[in-house]
Amino acid sequence: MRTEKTPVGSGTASQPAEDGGTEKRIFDSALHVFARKGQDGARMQEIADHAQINRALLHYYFRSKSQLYEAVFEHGFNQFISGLTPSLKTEQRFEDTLRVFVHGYIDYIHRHQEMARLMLNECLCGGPVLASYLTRALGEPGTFPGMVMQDRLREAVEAGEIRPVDIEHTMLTIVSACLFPFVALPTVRIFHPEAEGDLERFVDERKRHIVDLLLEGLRPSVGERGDG
Amino acid sequence: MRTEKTPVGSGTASQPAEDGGTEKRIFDSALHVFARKGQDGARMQEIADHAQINRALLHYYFRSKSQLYEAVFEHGFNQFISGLTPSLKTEQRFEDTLRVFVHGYIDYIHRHQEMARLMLNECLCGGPVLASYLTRALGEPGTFPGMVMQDRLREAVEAGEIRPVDIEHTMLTIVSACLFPFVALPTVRIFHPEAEGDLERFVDERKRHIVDLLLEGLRPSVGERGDG
DNA sequence: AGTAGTTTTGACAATATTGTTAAACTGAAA
DNA sequence: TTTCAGTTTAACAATATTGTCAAAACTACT
Repeated sequence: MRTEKTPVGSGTASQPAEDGGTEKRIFDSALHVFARKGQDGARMQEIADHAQINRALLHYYFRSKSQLYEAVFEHGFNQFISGLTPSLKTEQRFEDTLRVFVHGYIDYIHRHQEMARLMLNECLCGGPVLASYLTRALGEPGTFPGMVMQDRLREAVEAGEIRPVDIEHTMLTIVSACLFPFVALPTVRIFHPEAEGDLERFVDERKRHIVDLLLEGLRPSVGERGDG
Repeated sequence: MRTEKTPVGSGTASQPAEDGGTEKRIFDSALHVFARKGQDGARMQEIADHAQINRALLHYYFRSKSQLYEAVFEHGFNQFISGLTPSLKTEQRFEDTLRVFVHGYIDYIHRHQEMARLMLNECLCGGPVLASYLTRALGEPGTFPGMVMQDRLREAVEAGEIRPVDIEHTMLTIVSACLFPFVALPTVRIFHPEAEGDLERFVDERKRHIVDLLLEGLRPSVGERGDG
């Protein structure tokens, strides 16, 4: 019988785990399709084809389309939170905090491009799922990477480490500069052909460029410096 | 009979034009829904409901879903090209060119948020439509705003007006900083509550912040200045 | 081999979605 | 009023999509 024994999308298949695990293959394929088409545009058949399995298995492991979507989204979201935040708190100088944030953020996005696109897709369609997760994460202080960075930015302004810029807008610019090029990669490639072959180098250049531009742009002008 | 007399999505309805024109209402509603759900996720019924008309009228005016999508996309794309490019060529100083570009770009996006989201959606799903239009526009020199700005950026580096930064990455950062906050508005509002009530002010702040940060970040350091 | 458990499959029902059609409607000109 | 072209509507057909089921296939263990 196909009752709710092991598989509920919870993440633990019992015996199988053959070539990569049926559940994982479903999960990855779902991410692939959801990231491109969104929750409504995605077709269960397309996900099944991409995973090279029978469509009924999607329902066997994840009940319904919406539960599959939620499972994929939740996993990626938590992974994002847990993967980036810790490293931010260890740095002392603002310059290092910024570098760690930009590098970590870009690394994550680079390694999880589809998850980033999925989140942006959520965003485009009003983002009820994203909004609820985001609100919850923001409720627990210190868990959300962006908030840690933003607080550090504020301290740096108060300490005179950087110019007295608008904190929120600066934070928004940092996130935009890191995130956008990757979610828009298909288009970016048209303008930026060298990203095609050697994405690794593009990533490194991107990190260096952003940190460099921001440090220059935020450097206190002579006369409004606070300390040393 | 419903042969291809007037309506083919070409943009000219004959007599009606009652409260806003049936065709225009379809067009606007299609943009609204396509921008959120994408071409595949959008439902004709949802578009018809939003326009408060019978679903069959969508087919009467635009034949099929794909032709409706293409019509919406093409209109917005051309509007974008023609609306921004001319003003870029009149400015002399780099600082002014940058300001005109950022202001014009943000103004356009602000006034056509849904079109911006539609384009990004195209981007997320591989962007075959966007890619073809973009390639065509890039083929005709001087028509595409981003290219004019990028050329001006290069000249400024060569003239020593700004630091010798990576042109493509800088251009990408400018576009990211202008575009991303608006396509991601639903999420941005969570972080940036003041954008809710007074979007106009947020827009102005955003313009000022970007131009300011870039001009500071690109200013030649003492000793590497070229002229005056 | 036999058994009990899970996994996988093909077929099915129910519903959703697109696109078409003929007929009803409208408003102005003959 | 009648006529005519364009517009709108409801109903229809064809297909697509989701979700379910029972049976088959597989696995580990006896």
